[in-house]
Amino acid sequence: MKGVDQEEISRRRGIYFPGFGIYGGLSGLFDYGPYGSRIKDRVIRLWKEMMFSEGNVAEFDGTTITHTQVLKASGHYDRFFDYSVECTKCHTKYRADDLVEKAGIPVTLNRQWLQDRIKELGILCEKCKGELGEVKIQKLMFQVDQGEDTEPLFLRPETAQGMFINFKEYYRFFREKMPFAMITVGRGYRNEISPRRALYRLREFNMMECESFFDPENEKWIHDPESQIRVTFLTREGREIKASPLEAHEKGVVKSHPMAYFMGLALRFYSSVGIDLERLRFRQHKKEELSHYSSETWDAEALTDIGWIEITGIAHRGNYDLTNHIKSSGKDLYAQRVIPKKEVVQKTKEIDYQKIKSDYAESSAKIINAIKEGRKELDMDGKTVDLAVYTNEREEKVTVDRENFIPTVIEPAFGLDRIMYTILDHNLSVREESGYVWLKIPYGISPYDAAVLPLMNKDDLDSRANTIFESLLKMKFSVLYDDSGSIGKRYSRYDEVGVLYCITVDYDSLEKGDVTIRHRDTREQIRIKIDDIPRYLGTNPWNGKTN
RNA sequence: GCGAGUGUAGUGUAGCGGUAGCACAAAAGCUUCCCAAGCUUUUAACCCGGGUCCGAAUCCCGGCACUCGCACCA
Repeated sequence: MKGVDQEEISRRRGIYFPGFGIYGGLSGLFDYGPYGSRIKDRVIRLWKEMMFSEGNVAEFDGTTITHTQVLKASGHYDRFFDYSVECTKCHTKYRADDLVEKAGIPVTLNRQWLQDRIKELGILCEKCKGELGEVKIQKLMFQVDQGEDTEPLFLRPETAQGMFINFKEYYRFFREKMPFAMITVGRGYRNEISPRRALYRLREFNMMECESFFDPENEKWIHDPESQIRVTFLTREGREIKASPLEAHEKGVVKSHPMAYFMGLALRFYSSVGIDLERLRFRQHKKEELSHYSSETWDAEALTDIGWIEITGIAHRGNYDLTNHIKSSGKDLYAQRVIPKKEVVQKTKEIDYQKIKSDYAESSAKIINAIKEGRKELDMDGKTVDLAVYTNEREEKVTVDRENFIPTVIEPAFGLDRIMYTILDHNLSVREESGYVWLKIPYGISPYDAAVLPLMNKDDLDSRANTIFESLLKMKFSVLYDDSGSIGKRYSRYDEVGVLYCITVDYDSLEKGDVTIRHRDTREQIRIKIDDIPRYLGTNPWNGKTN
C-alpha cells in the first residue's frame, strides 16, 4: 500500500519487529509482538478450519530437529552445501559444481575436488575471463550438534517430511482409504544467504503445509474445484488467462484435479484473511524452476509494495518422497488398493540350508550371502560353484485381491510470514485527505474482538466501562480496556491495529444502560444495550452483513 | 557472501570534533460528553568494540544490522 510504511507501523505498534534488537539484531529473524501474534494465531485458526472442513483431513505436529537419514532420503542433504566461487576481477559469483558440470565432467560434491578441477581445467569467469577465487561452502541447513562423536542433526528445512515418514500412521487413521490429507503448522529453517525484506525471506519461518495422498490411478480430490472465484493464471509458456480453478482444470491449464481443488481452497482462505484477489495470481513454474521432486508446480503470488511475492506453493511431488523413504529405510510405506480377485502363481525360492551345510560346512555363510545377493555363481577356492543347485523353486497358487502402490502426493504449502506481510500490505489503508492510517483486516483475524472505552476518565464512566470490560472477558471475548487520551486518539489507536469495534461508555450509558458501538471502517456508531454486546460482536449491525 | 550506501529516544528526523535538538507516540495532571484538539509536566536516544585526539554521535579501523544492486532461494 502506497504511502504506508508497513515495517515502521509494525515496529511501532508491536505487530512484528527484528529479533534480538538490544544485541544489535540477527538478520533473517523476526519476532511477532502482542498484536502480530494474535493476528497470526487467528490466521492459523482460519486456515485450519478451512482445511478441516474437508472432513478427510487430520493434523500432525512434529519435531523441528530432524533425523539425518530423513534428509538424506529427501534429497535435502545433498543440497546441504552450496559450493560457490567468485571471479577475482568482476566479482561475479558462480556455483562451482555448475561450472565443472558445464565442462562435461561428472561432479563430486567436495570442496577440494571442485577447487582442483577448476584449476586443472582452467575454468575462467564466463563474463570477463578473469581468474576464479577459492571455492567457498555455504551451509543451507542449520546443524545441531549432539555430541562429539555422533553425527550432527539438522533443523528441518520444511515441515513436509514428517508427513511422509509417518505415512503408515495416517493411512491407518483414515482406515486405509484415499484420498486423505495431513496438515501441519510449524517452523522451518533455512540458512538463507541474504535474508531480506522483513518477513519475506527469513531464516526461521512459519509454514502451514498440507500433504494430500492419492492413488495414482484415481488422482482426484473428493470435491470439485472452486468454480465461482476467478483469478489470473500465468502459464509456463507465459500465457495469462482469467479463470476459476475449475475452468483452469477443465481447459487443461492446471493438469491435476486436486491441485486445482487446493487452489480454490487457497483462494477462499486468502479472501477470508483479507488478501485482495485482484492482486493475486497463480504462476506456473517453468521447467528449469521445478524442484528436484516436482512435475507440476504452481505458486500463488501476491502483488505487494515489494512486487509479486510467492505466498503459497502447490507442488506435485509425485511419489518421490515415499519412494525414497522406502528405499532408504527398507520399511513398507505402501498403500494397497482392492483389485478383482485373481489366482496367481507365486514363485518362491527357498534356500536349501541342509545341502549347503553338508557340502561346505566351514564356509556356508559365503554361499548363503551370495544367494541372498541374487548371484548365480560363486568362486570358491578357484572352483566356480553353481548356486542354482542350492535353491529350490516352489510354485504356489494363491488368490490375490490387493495390490501395493506408492501414493502420489500433492502439497499445498502456505508461507505464513509472507501471508502476514501480504495481509498487512493489502489492508493498511490511508485516508488521502488526512493521512489517517487504519488496518482494514477482517473480523476473523482481528487481534482483539473489541476495545472498551469510557468517553472520559471520570464521572463513573470509567468504572462502568471497566465492569463491561470484565464481563466480556468472563464471556471469553478478547477485549481491551483503554481510558487514556482523547476518545479520538483511542479510536485511532485501535484502528491502526485492525480492531473492528470500539465500545464507548458515555453519559447516556449511565442512565439508559446502553453503549455506543463503533465500526472501524465506516466510523459509524449505533447505540445498543449492554446485554446485546456479545450478540453484535462479529456482526455488522450497520448493514446486516456479517464480517 | 561481494559491491555501494545508511545506522541518533518507541517512531520519524536535526546536529557531523566541545557529550544532543525537534515532531509524533507514551506517562501524570488540567481541559473537553465522540473521531489523532489544546495547555503544563515527565519519561526516553548517538548500533557494538577498538583507535586517533585535551576532547568522538561526528574522523579512522573492525564487527553487527538495514537498504539497493549482483549472486543464492531445495
